[in-house]
Amino acid sequence: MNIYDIATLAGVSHTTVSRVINDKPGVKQETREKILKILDEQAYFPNSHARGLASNENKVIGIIVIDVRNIHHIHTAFHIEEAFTQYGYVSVIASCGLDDSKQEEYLKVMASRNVEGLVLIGSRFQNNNMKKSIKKYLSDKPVVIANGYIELDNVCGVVVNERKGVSNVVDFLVSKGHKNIGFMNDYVTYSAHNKQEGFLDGIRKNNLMFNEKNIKYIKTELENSEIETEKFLKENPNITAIIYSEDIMAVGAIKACVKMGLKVPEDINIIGFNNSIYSDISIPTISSIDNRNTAMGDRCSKALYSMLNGEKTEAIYHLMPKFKVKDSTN
Amino acid sequence: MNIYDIATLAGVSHTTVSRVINDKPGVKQETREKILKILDEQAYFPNSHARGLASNENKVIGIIVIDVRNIHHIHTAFHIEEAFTQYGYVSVIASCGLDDSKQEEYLKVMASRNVEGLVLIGSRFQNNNMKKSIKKYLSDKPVVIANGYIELDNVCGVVVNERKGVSNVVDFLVSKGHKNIGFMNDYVTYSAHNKQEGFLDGIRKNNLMFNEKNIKYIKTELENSEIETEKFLKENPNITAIIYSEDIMAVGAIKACVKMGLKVPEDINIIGFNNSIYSDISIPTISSIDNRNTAMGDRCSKALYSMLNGEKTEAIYHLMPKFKVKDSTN
DNA sequence: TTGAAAGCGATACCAA
DNA sequence: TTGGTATCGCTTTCAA
Repeated sequence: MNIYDIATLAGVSHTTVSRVINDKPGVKQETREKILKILDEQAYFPNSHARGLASNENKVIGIIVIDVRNIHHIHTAFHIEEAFTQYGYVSVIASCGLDDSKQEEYLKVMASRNVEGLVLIGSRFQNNNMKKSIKKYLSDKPVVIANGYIELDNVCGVVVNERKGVSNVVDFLVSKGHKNIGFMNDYVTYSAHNKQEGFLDGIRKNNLMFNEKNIKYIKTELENSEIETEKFLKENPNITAIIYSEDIMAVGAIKACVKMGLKVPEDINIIGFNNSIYSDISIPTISSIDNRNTAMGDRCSKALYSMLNGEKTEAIYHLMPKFKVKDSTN
Repeated sequence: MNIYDIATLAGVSHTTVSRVINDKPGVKQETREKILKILDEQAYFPNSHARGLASNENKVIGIIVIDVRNIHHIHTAFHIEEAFTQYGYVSVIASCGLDDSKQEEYLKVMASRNVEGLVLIGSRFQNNNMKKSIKKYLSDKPVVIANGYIELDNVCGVVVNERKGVSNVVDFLVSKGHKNIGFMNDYVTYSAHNKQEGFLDGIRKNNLMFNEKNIKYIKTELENSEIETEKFLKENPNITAIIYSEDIMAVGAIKACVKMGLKVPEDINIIGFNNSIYSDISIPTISSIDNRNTAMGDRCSKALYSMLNGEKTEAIYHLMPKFKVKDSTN
């Protein structure tokens, strides 16, 4: 069932049918109604390929998520998807995993699918290869990076100031009398780097003694974090507070503490990052740095939509994280 | 940059270029290499609309998720997306939310995007409206329902036997000496219905006394579950075990128990459903019915892929849930 | 208010 | 081994 079939049924030309489908003026009310009726009866909808080919727009955006397992990323993705559904777009979502070499490949896939715009979710996308790939495959399409930025005319970044978020927490802990603070970070992403810089800022600003051993890199995993935290606490018995770069790691820490007979927050303070449901599930609930998930989704959606409509946007939008005090700090 | 531009640059016809792009025989090695080189230099990729229009296939599948907040659904969705990426497909993912009236609308969107196949994730899709909509908009495309089934030639269902899963848990509890067992269910989806039937099966099979008050409907929410569980336990002080239809509700139960000074599992057993990370985060970890998330994703992917290739599949695939005993049961 | 015809960028058949 | 041409289903001018 195509536009010609409809035209035949209605006894008009396909041009007229096209006008009706696209709500364009220049059709007699009577004719319009007749065609609308047939359209409905036949459950007709236009072929999106023909449409895309003829009009060169297809109302599709791409969303690439770097890590499926990160509920925080997934939620941002779905938030954006929801917003764009409102705008009449559909979203092609792909998860490229942690393998760096796949980034270019996925960008190519998106480009070849003629997406009108793209959102990349995760700080890992902030790298030089990505810059090259965007230049090569998507130089004329708007791209928004959630939690990262690349200096290109068609790219806009929305970043959470994670560095400040962590350094503020160090301030908070110091104000509560903590002097020996640990930091457990996940492996090197741009985001992890920022968090660590924030930790060091806090140490310096508050004139705390810095000990290399107070920083430890671990995998972003519940079980692993439990094991590593136990080791860490045994090696550093004087530590009274630990900041984690992800909530799930902080949950592992709570488990380690329970196992070791340490009370949280009486014996040790635990701080997470993301203010996710994980931090609420934990007993005690975990004080956590809220990275403004919803605001991030909003900002990304709005930025991309503006760009799609040819409006100017900032090169970078900044969001300030908020420290949510719960039961794992005193 | 289109196929004609490439042809001009290579000094051949666009037909030859098309042959090279599609890896078809009948091109001299030398010519092929020359064209490949130009293709690469120009970072050319074919216009997907033109391709879709001409060949009538576009390697796009649709995935509709009913509830974004359910990590279990999201993971199944991403699992399928991953599998289909391997097959060279992209996935258009949409979350239609809990609003029933939107189901038809989303189906229409997918149809109008000419998806080659569709996966619906969630038992809520198993209803008559959906059946009508599929008939109307997607009668010729393969549809797979995760955790549901609709009797139509082009629809295949993959269901987890949740009923058996719950009734098995009742058996387990009875074998441990429990006689007064509660069941807290979320609101009426087909899935919730099945779980409840399973609970009743278990009660009957084990000749337990049935009391209407032992079943309670609550919202699938952490905080709400905590509140409702506390009420429930006060109203039914003789209960020694409660089964929840979702892990997150069971987590709320643990919180309620802690608050009330009840020890888990000494004073009361708590059982969740989904065997999600929530049940592992909790202290104690929650014994939970594993609904075979990964297997579900696999089965759905394979079923859809088979149907796309014109192969026959079962009308329904069954998966058996597995009870994972952890620390919240004795 | 309507319609004819060109064009979008591929694929695929048939001829050379 | 190549190329010409029709075709997919729509949008968009231009003319009537």
